[in-house]
Amino acid sequence: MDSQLKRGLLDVCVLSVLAKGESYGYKIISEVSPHVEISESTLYPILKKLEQSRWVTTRTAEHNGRLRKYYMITEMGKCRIREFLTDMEEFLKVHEFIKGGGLK
Amino acid sequence: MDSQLKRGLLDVCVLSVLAKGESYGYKIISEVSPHVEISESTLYPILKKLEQSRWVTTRTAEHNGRLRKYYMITEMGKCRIREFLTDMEEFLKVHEFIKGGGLK
DNA sequence: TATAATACTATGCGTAACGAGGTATTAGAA
DNA sequence: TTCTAATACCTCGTTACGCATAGTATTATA
Repeated sequence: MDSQLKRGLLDVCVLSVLAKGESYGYKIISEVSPHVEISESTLYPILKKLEQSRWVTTRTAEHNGRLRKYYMITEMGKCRIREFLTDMEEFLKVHEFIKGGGLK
Repeated sequence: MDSQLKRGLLDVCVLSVLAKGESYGYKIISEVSPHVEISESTLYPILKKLEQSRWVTTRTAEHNGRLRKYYMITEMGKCRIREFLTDMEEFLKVHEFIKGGGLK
């Protein structure tokens, strides 16, 4: 998918995955990938932003002797998803306009 | 609408307006505005990009003693719209995924 | 005569996707 | 045994683009 079209979609997509239960970086990639392509260099900055915006909280736990950072969605994070869903209604109208446009 | 969500939507929206017939800067704004908010400082760089990408061609004609730049969509421009429509199918699936997500 | 509408352009900021690169461990195949 | 793949996290620099702000210039109207 076009990079520009992905903007503002990926962060909500990550939140949506977390709404189903806590997860960690590497696993999130495997959960999001079937729906949208996402690379590590894209995910980690997103995760940082989500944390800073308080849409997720984190806890660090040891797993096989190594530290793993788990991410959990917050109430604010759920609000962010609802906000996105509202924006999408408008977006879909524009999509209909383009689809119905002068193109034969 | 969220700025990030608009990305990759506005240029196609302008193309879609031009698919209905040639137009010029100021008029395009009034044609696009009912669907998505767009300002001059957003439109003119888009118009420049569309021209450079050969998705539109231009002609300059005199109108009330002033030069007016008319934009016309090309075949390549129409392809760009079709490409967007294809991308949107994928986008809509992601939207469904988010909508159906763990949010109660 | 002033102000709104028309018409186009330039500059700079902030955000975000992503390629490329870096670090480190463990499991399995050659 | 050595090498590759998978797991796990992170940073940097580039590029793209929406948009605020500002500037220029003309015409119509109140």
